[in-house]
Amino acid sequence: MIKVTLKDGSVREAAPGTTISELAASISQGLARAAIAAKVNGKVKDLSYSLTEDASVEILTLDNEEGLEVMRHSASHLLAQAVKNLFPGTILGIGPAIANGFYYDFDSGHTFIPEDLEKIESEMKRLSKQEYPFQYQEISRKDALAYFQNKQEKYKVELINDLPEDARISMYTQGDFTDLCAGPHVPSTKFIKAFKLQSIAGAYWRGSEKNKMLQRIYGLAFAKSSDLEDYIFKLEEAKRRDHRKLGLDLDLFSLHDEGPGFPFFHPKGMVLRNTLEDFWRKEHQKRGYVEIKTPIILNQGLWEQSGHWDHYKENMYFTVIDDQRYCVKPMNCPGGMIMYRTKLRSYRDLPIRCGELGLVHRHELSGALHGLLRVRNFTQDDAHIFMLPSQIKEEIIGVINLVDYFYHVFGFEYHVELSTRPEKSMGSDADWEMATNALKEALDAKGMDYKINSGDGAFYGPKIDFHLKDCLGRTWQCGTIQLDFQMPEKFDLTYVGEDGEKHRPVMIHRVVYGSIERFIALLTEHYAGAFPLWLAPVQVRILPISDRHNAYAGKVQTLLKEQDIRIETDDRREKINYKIREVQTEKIPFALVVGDKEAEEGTVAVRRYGQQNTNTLKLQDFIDLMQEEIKSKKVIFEG
RNA sequence: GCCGUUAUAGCUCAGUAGGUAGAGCGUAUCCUUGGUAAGGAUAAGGUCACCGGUUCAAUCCCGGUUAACGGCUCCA
Repeated sequence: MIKVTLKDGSVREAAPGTTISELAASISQGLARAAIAAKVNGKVKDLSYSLTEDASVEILTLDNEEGLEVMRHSASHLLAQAVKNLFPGTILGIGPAIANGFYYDFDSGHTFIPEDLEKIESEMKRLSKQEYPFQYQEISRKDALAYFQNKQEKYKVELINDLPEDARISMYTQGDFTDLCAGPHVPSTKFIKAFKLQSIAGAYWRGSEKNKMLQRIYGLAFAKSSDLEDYIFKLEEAKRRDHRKLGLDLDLFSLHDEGPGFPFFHPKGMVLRNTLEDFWRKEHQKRGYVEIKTPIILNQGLWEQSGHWDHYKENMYFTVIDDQRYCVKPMNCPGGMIMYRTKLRSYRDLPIRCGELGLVHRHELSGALHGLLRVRNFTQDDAHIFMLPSQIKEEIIGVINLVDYFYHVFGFEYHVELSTRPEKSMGSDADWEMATNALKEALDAKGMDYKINSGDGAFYGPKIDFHLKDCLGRTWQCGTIQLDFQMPEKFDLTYVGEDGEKHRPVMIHRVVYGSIERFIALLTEHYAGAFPLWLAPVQVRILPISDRHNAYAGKVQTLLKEQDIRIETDDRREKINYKIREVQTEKIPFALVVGDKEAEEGTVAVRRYGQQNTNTLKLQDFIDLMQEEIKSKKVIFEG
């Protein structure tokens, strides 16, 4: 007998060769019905898997994330089976499970159109009801190649050829459909019930633009249809937060055909920008930063010297001035280099923390543009820190703390990635290793969780990236810290050391917001447009009940304006209900209703955004409340 | 850049099986002076994205361009 340790810690004896489904049945009938796979010693296996030795086993159902993932993967096979039935001759790519669903890539002479999705979905439903078991089969490399070559599945053949020598090769069959697959899968197609095909998209084979573009069909899949409906509802709700919609509704910014990717900021959007910049300046001054401004256009020679010409040319814009070739800056660093060289630096001057809110232009691919999240010109809240090698770790930690402080103020949750050397890069392996290790050490010293993003560093150095989520859960890089040994070398930066000799400083490039534009987009989605008081473009709107209260409203407005409150008055001849409705739809934090009673008593009837109740306050009390809330940068989320 | 979809008033969208367009919201003017989410009337507002083609006639059909949207690639 073998010993099987279950999730609850209990131990059961079983005969060698007992399958997972037999084990599940021995635990309970219900579990046997719900079981779809199991984690055996941490690895997910089919129900048909036989236990041959002592093991810890966790039965997976559609109630666990891992169980769902198995089902979603099986759903992709079901999709492929349906497509093969309806569109014979379609060649298969790959079909994994993804968050909330699955996709499958197809190479087909037929171009899939949205109407096809309904047909395919019906076919999937039909196949699901057939309750085809997913049958596992191990196969030799030779037989696998022969099988898929015979079926003209060239992508599968390529995959098999790329498998390591000692790899086990397996196939799964449901009905008349067989796919190369490591598994595991649900026991039968009947477990795939709550799904919906979502969209069609192009996707390069193996993610490389050098390869053919296949047609990808995305689908959603959940344990039950109510979960699916909930998710679809949530997606719709999330779209209400979309910064592109809110940006229009709240009159923050606009984009036009005349300048794709070059956003126009409206007066209210400018308030956000300026408030973010004011906060940024204040916090940086506290931390020993100075601020500079370098030109947007600089001659081509500079960019050749910096390495951008060799490594970043495709993303740059160019111009000619008096027959000389110039570049529009895609980054601020070369300007910073020139600034550093304007005088002799002593080791006593270091670190120099030199900030710049710099407008950069980058030629992003047209298909990549996305509201304010991906634009062609944006303002980086940049800084270059020039330092002694001995100051590296401390400076990096200082920046990590700064980023963490900022994101905390806004109530953002973030995750961190460490991006390592890309293919197209400059410098020696030793420098790269040193730089990468320095970043790692700083992260470890802070005890931060991070994931390694291999080959995603800048061309001049590795980086720590801080990622924030948009309304649909897509993540965007905002803050970044990049350690650079190359730029100081290229520009022959020096400082005079204690020994009186010249030495090479080390440099950090870093941003906190990342780009003001992207950060505003994420803030808009984060707050669903209801900005905290300190950021709100309009903080207070006064709503006089009727004309005869305009004078008092004017008095209140003047008083609040003196306190630097962003305030306006709606003195149109509209009913108070109408004005209240507007102030709510515009998500203005405070509405002050003033009528006879208020004018007489010197009070205001305060209605806060999102709340129904009102609070009558003495004017001074309201001012105090505002100032306290602005000062604390309090975040109040919509319920 | 690549694949797919889309483009009608400031916004959200109808519409014409080819005969130059309509609603709601918003805007303007007038009436209404109203106490916490939409009072009423009237009016203005569109080369139906742009350039070609087919046709007696194109917003509609065809081709191209541009932009937006969903992805891929890329990235702050």
